Amino acid sequence: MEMTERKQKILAAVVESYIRTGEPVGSKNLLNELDISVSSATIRNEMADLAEMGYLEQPHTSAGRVPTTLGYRYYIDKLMNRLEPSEADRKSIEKSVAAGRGDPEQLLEKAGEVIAKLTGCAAVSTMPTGDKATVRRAEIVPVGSRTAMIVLLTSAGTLKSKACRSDMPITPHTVERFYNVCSSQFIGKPLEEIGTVMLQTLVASLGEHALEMSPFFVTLADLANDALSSDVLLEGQSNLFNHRELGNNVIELMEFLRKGDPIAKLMSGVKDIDIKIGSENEYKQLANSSVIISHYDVNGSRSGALGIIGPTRLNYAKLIPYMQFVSSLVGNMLSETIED
Amino acid sequence: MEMTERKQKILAAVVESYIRTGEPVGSKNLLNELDISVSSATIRNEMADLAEMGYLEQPHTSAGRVPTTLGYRYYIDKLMNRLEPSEADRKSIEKSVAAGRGDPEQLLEKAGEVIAKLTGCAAVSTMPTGDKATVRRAEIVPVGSRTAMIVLLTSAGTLKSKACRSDMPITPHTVERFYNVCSSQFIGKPLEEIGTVMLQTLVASLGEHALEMSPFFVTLADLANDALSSDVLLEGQSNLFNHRELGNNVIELMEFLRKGDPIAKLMSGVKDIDIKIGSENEYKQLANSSVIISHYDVNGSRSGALGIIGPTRLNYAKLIPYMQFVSSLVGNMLSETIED
DNA sequence: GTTAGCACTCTTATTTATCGAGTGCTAAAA
DNA sequence: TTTTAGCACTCGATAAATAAGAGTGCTAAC
Repeated sequence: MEMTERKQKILAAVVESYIRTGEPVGSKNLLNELDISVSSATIRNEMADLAEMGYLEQPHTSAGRVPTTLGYRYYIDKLMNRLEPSEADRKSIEKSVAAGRGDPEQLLEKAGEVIAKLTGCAAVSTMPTGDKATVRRAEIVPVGSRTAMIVLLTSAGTLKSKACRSDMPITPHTVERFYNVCSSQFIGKPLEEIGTVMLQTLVASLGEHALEMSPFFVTLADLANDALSSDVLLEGQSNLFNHRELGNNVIELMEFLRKGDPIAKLMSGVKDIDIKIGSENEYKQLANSSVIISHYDVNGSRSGALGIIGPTRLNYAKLIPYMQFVSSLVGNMLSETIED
Repeated sequence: MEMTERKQKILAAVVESYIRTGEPVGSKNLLNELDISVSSATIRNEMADLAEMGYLEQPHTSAGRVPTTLGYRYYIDKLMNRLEPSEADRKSIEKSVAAGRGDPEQLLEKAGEVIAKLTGCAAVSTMPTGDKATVRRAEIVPVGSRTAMIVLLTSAGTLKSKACRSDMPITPHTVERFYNVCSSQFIGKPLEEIGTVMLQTLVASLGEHALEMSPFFVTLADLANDALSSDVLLEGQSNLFNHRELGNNVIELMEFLRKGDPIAKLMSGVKDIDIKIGSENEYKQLANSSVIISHYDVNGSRSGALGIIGPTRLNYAKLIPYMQFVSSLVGNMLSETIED
């Protein structure tokens, strides 16, 4: 069965009506908002065809039709008219995001907040990562006779710290040795190279000081690892409660959002914008949700992303341009902050 | 009406039964688990008295009785038999918490996790604060021509950082000036003294460099402020969904937990252990919840707290000793980590 | 190809009936 | 004076019956 122009019009109308109301849409109601003048029976026939083609489905025999994943996909790829953010909206977004200017984490937090508020969805964002970031600075600060804070700063501007315990007392010599090893072995090195292999050879080379020093370098390697795996920020997760169609899945969905790892993976794509509808998601917790992820560039290279998560009936026509706008805005502002 | 010994027995049995089952408890059911041999009619009379005295109430005319806030309070203060954690439980808690040994944040996270898991409640914890903490170290790290990270480390081992933008290019002189001012004005100073007043006089004294340098010191003051207001960690909030009696309040309860400020205030008390039942809470979002907060000491002085939040029908006899055990454990481990 | 008409399906809401746990009261027993 | 058996009554919870309504698919005529 081929896709006629009329079928397209009807499909678009069904999708848009369902997105707006959340109710399965029947042939009669469709008549009102469709400019083609045919009877409801004709619409019914067409809708039956669209159902057979896999674009629509019925919750139950005597209900209206609801778009399937395929239906949404077709709508987004072929039928949708992008609705660019209004001048007023753009201004207001810019103002909110600019409030976080200066500090990347704060900036992304603000961006997440404004997205969550504007879209009524949960917003996620990842901090800018420099894949090829290097160690810029490593510090050791004793805070007790056997405890010290280890601090790592990367060339991408990420700062990580962790306290660390040694079995032996920390002396000024310990500190000196730490800095010596750091400046010869760590400073300027790409984070990725600081792995267990490197550590082993390093510790071996420490000789009699191995026992004393190794905890600090292990911690430093931990930090390097942390700095590589991008942090995920989450905002407005309670917005999800307002979407009834998520039903009891909200709970496991929130549980899923709380652990950042899968989200980080989800957001590590490279396409400008990535839209996953319901079953298109690889994680089963997202099976009833849609995800729109828009990546931002910092200084010309792919760096992080902003995303929203909500029910499948998102207002794609509006939200896709929104996300693109916000992410490019964030990219620009971050580029200002983190110069090369 | 005076409180007889039999009334006490009955009240305790009602509270315990309700805590166990969550169902309003009737006179007949009470007979089984009460060792006094009287008829259900007698129990009924006594329960009516207890209701009149304000310790029990009925959800509706023909239902069993449920403890009131007053009832719980009386039970906890006068009737409850503490149930100390078993040897096995203590071991398992120690093991979990010890996994975070070394880093205070990680340690409290682990403690929160184990508490949440063991109690089925949401767990909150505050990081150790040193009220009289001083500035131990302040660093400036340029990350762009006009941007720098400012890093603050306190004597209590807290580390805070924030990026900061200046209107003028950052030169080696900028950095040098920063360190000069820091070592003369900030290092060793109590965090509390770094307020707007101090900043104003400082900026005034900078003379021609005021424009160049002030953003950095403003940021530094921000960080000092941050370091003073204790961070709140939250674990297991999704446990709250399992308690049906919280009903739709779960959502606003979670919303409430997410913003840390009120929680921080809630946990800033000084008593060893603090139990607030339902309406005893000053925040209306907690009106249907109970809170058990147990403070821990680091090196002999009050420093932070661990708490659980759940429905009013908590197993107080078990959880109060649990929280005391965990918080004292955490205090000891932190004392090891953060020595004076 | 399109449409009016109609019987049919299935959900949702509303009403009605039934059940049972638990109470309070009374009057007798201890 | 306290305790107890007995009983009528209340009221929520559950289930069954009923009604309303939206929407469909099919048929036959246009």
